[in-house]
Amino acid sequence: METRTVREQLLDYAQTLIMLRGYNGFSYRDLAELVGVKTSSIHYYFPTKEDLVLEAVNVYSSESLAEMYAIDSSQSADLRLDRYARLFGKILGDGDQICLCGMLAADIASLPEHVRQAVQSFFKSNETWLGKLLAEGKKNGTLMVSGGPEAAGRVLYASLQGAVVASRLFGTRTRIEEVTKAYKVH
Amino acid sequence: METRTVREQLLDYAQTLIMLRGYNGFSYRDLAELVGVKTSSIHYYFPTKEDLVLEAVNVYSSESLAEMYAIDSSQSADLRLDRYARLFGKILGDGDQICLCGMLAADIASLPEHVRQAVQSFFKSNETWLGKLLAEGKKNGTLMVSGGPEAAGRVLYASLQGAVVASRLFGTRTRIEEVTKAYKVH
DNA sequence: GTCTATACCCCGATAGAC
DNA sequence: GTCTATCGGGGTATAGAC
Repeated sequence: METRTVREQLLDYAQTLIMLRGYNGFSYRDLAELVGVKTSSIHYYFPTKEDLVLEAVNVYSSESLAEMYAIDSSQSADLRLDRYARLFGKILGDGDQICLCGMLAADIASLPEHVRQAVQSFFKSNETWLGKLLAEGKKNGTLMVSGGPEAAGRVLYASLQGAVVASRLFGTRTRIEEVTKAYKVH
Repeated sequence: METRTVREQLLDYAQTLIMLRGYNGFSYRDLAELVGVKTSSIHYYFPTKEDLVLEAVNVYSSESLAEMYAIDSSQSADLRLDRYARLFGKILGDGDQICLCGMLAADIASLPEHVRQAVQSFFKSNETWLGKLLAEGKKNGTLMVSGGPEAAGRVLYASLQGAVVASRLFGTRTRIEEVTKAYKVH
């Protein structure tokens, strides 16, 4: 028996559809069929598709960032990088999904300004967190980092976003690990 | 006066629209208005939208790879990396476009198998070329590279694809340079 | 809250005149 | 080659019964 509310299910399946096909690649009909309601019921909860995607990105963002911040900060930097990369790898799902915010960044020209701001905010949080991690790993000698920590965080995050896209394109799961390996001291 | 054939204009504007909004984000109507013909004329050249996108990716791929292979191989590896990055930066256009194959990789779930193969082929050519460049730079001591050249090429290419997406998201042009800086010896 | 019914427009695609 | 006209279906969104 399904215990989640219809609203919760709508947001959950909307996230999946966006991660699969992007903002312009799914319809209220697709979503309605997945949840087992009519399209007019979606409009009851989310008057417009832009309302739906904004709420989806906010939920995705808060849940993903909570998982990131929950990574035990008493561990060494290289172990925390592995844990972060494992979170990132989970995004792939059955191998056919990419990061919701990475997808919306690709679709950004079709989206309103407040969605852009939400996606920017998610990127910045990840980049900053990674930057601090890399700074620590550099100090400890557990990670190889070139340049300032802020720029290094942005470069690493871009690599991971690119890696998850390429992973899906080629049907592999190894590319995220390749990124983290490049920072390991051996 | 416009000297290009209608077919050439269609392919050129189709590339731009895909780089802006993705496969599901533009219509034959959008394209027809840009070129100044009716939608039925597009069907004369490209019976289906999938025909159009396949031809667009083939043209984009051959032109982009030609520019890449034209980079003077007598230069040092770090200078060639700069030239490659400058090519990559040109993609941004007015700041609102990303790589056509990066966009189609995001839209891959909506596309037929032969488009996936064309996009994969483009990725592989770039990754291989970058891998050889990095191997050479490592040998000469002009670039800092960690791990094997093939994996390093894949990681660098993912970084650049991610960087161009983030550049557009944040309205900046500095992110591609940040990537190449991370490989420079200083 | 969820439904049926529908408005209104856009979509890719085709037929056939010129 | 390019057009007009149209087909069949899908798109988001709304009105109003229950």
